Amino acid sequence: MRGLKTEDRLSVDFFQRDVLEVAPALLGKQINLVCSDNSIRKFTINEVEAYRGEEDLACHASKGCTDRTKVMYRRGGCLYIYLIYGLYRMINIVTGPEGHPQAVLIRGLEEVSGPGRVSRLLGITKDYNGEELTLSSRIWITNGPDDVNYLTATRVGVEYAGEIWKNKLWRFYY
DNA sequence: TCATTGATTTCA
DNA sequence: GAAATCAATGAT
Repeated sequence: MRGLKTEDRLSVDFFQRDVLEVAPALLGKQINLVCSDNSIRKFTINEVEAYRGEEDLACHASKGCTDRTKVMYRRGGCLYIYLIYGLYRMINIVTGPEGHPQAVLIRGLEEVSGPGRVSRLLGITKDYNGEELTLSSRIWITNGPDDVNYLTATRVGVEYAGEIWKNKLWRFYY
């Protein structure tokens, strides 16, 4: 019997929606990563955060389009990778249409908790910055086996962003 | 060119 | 509670 098409790579249509739609929709989806030995490993996303537009003071794009943030202004579907605290690389998935800076931070997988540990486990470095998940031959996203019920919470580490933005329930997890 | 600052993790 | 550690950003 033919099952659900769980192995299909997510396409541009999925990522071009608003970040507040895409972020919870990514829960339960799987990151497919080609390792150095050519095998494909799958990691299931279970915690994410949404960063949305120049007006969101917690979003790096609140500083405008700079060398660092320009990838967030691209069409949804590519990666935004940056170094934080000189130690950890954060993995973000750009969403929305071109010119609308948004991204989803991958905070946790079923295999590991914490955004810094996620990138360490996956071996993601800055040369993945701008990588197109819809085209890449080394990393892409596929549907998980099930839809997921999720909870929301405030984002982590954004106390500086002011009352309005630090209190947004833009963290999604299960 | 110089100083400040983090979407964090880890250890005490 | 505090250290580790550095590129981007903004001020000088």
